[in-house]
Amino acid sequence: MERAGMKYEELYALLRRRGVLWPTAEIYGGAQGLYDYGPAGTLVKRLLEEAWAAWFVGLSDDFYRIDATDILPEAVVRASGHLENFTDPGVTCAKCGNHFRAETILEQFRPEGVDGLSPAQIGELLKQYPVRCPQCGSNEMSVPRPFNLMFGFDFGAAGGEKAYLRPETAQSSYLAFSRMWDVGRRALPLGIAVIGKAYRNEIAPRQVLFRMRAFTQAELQIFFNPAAFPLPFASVAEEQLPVLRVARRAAGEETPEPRSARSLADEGLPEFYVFFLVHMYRFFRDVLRYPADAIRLFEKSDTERAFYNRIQFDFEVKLESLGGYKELGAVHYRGDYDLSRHSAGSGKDLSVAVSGGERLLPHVLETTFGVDRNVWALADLGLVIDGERTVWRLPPYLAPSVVGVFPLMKKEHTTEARRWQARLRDSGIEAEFDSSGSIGRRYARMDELGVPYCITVDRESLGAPSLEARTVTLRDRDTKQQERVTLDALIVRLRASRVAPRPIPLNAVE
RNA sequence: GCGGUUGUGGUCUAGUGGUUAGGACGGUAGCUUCCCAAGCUACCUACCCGGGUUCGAAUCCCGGCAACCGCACCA
Repeated sequence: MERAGMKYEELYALLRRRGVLWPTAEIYGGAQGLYDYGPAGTLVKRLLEEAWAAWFVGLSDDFYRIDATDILPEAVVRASGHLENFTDPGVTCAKCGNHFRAETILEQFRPEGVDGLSPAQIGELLKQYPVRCPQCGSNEMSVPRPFNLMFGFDFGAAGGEKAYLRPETAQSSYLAFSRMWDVGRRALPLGIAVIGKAYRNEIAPRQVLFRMRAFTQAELQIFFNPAAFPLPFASVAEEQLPVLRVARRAAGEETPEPRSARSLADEGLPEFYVFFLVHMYRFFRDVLRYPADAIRLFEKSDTERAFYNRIQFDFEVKLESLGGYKELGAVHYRGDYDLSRHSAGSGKDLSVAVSGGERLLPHVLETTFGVDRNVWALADLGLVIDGERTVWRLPPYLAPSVVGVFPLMKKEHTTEARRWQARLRDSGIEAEFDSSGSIGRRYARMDELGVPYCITVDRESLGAPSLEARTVTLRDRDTKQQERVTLDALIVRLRASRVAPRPIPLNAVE
């Protein structure tokens, strides 16, 4: 078997055909950057979210998952910095059509920047100075228009207030910090995780799940004392990470080099930061089962980093369908940026008491994970070609269904196969029944959907004297091997396969 | 957002002014078949949307929408 290595359009067609996802409002011609999940996609996505929560939230008894609204009042996004950073005025060249930030164009004439100026005022400046297009040299620069990447709207019936769809789920965790401090143990580190939708009005949505206007993030914000973040670093120190640091990038390198966690800490990265690099790396490699040689930890430079970050490594994975490395997650050290901004914005003191009666504004370490992008990556990396068959080698705990139930012969075995399906359902195991076409066709259908097991009722299944003695054949998706199993043995096997890996909790190690 | 290319069943496609819009794969049903997309039969499903030109438009023109590629953007 070899990796299918499907090209973009082929993979997208497969996902549409199998009911994984499709464009929103497809009958109206679609809408840029919006996609809906079908039955299979909904299940995979949900299981992926659960696996993420088991791995990240399950890391500590003091990490909690909350569910928060998508809508943020204007005061929140003003304090967070998203309002100013999301509304950079843009300028378009009338000749070559290229788009630039007004700040860039006016830089040499107006070093103090353009913050706080209205588009009309910037338009005046463009006329006032001899500005030229950096691309083609033309002097026909258009009147600027707001360049807003947040969806904003009137809030309240009177329409006097504004609100925004959250541009990242992280904000919901910051808003919850104060309340969660009281709900939890009043101790650091405290983790607050949110899985939910975030929204960005992207200029040019592309590549389906990679640049969406409404997308699902799974983010864990860990609030901690930078002077004391107890972690079992020794337990991860020898892990080798495929890293591409800024210095090597500057030398033109694009491939990562194996680096031990310890050596990264020796270079000055905080141990707590490296610890979570390892944690996320293991999630990609061991839980999602991405090939280790496709993963790259890509350090972002000063100029590339998001405005709130001090340290940022993107987790990139090489995807055949998209022709290169794509960001699927990241670990961000955000310092005390967020809580200090929200302290100032809300007027509420968000510092907490730590040992010795001292007060401290906690720092934030963020792990962020793009759920939709990873659904795509699971398909890209998991699909293999075996002769005529296309097999989606999803980990069983991420598969849309765990087992298919077939009669070997439609006429003779359908009734009994239906009974097996009902027995599995009674045990809480959803089973897909299929009797159409030949047995090989049914196996193939399940293979393409990533269903890891199929059972088949045959002549021998009907012959047994008691239910306990009754058996079916159990067929493994990846090996195509079959064995005869009883109902009890089957239930045990299927249940075990549905459990996603969990980490050793930090509290247990202390 | 700019430029280029493109839009025919679920998927891949033939058709370039008048076709019963053809094929393959797929799906459904039946027959057959005791285990990996077999075979036979029947059936199912399409010209992105809106205008215009024309006796007549899937085909030509305009507008819209969407997708792909390149550029830009990606906080």
